Amino acid sequence: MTRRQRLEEREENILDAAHAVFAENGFDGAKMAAIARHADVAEGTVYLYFKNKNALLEAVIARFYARLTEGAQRGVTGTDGTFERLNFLARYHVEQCMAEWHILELMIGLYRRMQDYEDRGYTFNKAYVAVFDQVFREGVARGELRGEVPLSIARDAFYGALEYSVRTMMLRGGGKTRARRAASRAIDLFCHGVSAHNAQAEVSGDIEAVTRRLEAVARKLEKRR
Amino acid sequence: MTRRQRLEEREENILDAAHAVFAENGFDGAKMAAIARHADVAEGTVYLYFKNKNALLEAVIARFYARLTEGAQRGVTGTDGTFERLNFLARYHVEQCMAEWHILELMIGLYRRMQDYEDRGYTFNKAYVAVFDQVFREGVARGELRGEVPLSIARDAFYGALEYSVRTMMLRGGGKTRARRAASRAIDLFCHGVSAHNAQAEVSGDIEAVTRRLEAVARKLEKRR
DNA sequence: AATATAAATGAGTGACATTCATTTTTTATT
DNA sequence: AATAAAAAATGAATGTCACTCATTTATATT
Repeated sequence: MTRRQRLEEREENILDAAHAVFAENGFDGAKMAAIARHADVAEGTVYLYFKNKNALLEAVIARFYARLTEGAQRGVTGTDGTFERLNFLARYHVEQCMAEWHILELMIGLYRRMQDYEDRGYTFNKAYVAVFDQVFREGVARGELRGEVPLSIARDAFYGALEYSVRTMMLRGGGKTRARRAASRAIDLFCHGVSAHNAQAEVSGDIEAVTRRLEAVARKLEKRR
Repeated sequence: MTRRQRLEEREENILDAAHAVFAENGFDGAKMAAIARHADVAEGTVYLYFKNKNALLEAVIARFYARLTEGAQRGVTGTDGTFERLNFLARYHVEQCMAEWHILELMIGLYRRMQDYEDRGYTFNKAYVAVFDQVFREGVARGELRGEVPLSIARDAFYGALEYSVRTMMLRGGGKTRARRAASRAIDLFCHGVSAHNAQAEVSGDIEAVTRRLEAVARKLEKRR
């Protein structure tokens, strides 16, 4: 076994230990001594591999994200149709986050402690949401999604809604079935909105007239397809 | 001045001090010694009023929420129409959260540290979102909102999307104007969804939404020519 | 085998949250 | 007003950890 391999194996061991101890005890509750013990390593050794407790947590979360991203990408590739893909992404996200709820909690707490969001914590997130971005852009290109919705707004709405749903779910102690249903409903809402179709706001000025005229043009345009 | 008043004033002082020091330094960076100094009180005295650092943060956040709730309730009462109210709530939420971004960050971190969500941390949140719930229920009753969307899903989507938007905004360093626009777009999405099938500009005087829709139609026209 | 370099160790340090024996202030009683 | 009793306030002392660093141990190079 080469030196390089030995070092990498140790790093893995430490990460595994940290993952377990963090998940069990939360960030503050996790003692570096416990992590070192779990990894069969002296306390000082941990600091040879990771600058401090925060960096350790970051590494654990980065690994989590890498796996998450891989799974999302694979799933999307194996699914056809924009809405099916969105649905898959939502279910997948909810399932994974529920399964690794402790890690998710740690992640939420991490943001607060990081001074330099952009450089580090934001990057693993980026690779993950890129999967969504790709699906969304393709949906727009196919004319299935409204192109005038800014991507960043759509992305925030998608993941923001799901994350809150997961939180609610975990607090209420729902199982996988409930989670799946919640994800499904969240997607329905994401796609079609809350507005009832027949509802029309009252008309009280010039702008409304313009709007209705515009909608008439838009409808004609759609029919001509 | 009665005894009761003296004690309450001190508690207020300590809360003010804690608010300032937490906002400035974050949770870990805030030293109890500094908070005590700020409040003109001995270190031990703080512990006569609050069990520990966490309880202190909780109290600060509870006060923040109480004010937030009051403002939201007042604004909703002074606004007519479901969509106008949703729009107000979104803008208000985004503005307040951006103004007190530090507190929001602390709050996010708080969840992680609390063992007993339901009993404490979740309660102040509850009073706040009740304002949204009321607007939503009324919207359904009036036939303006789709009644088949579960309230908890709608609520999570609403606040989840906004919170992510605020976070994105803060990371990118946007100002009040950008925040307002983001809130507006988030609401448009919340109301009408991403699906192109039932795309429709909000008929409520939102010139931005109308403009965006117009541009979308124009783009389609160009392509088809 | 001798030397140089890289890794690992764990006792020690410092920073802080929290406690508690003591002091000060307030209230009640005569 | 004087005294006792109770309530508040104090800050030095304590304990817990994250993190460091002088030594020791393992590995590579000659």
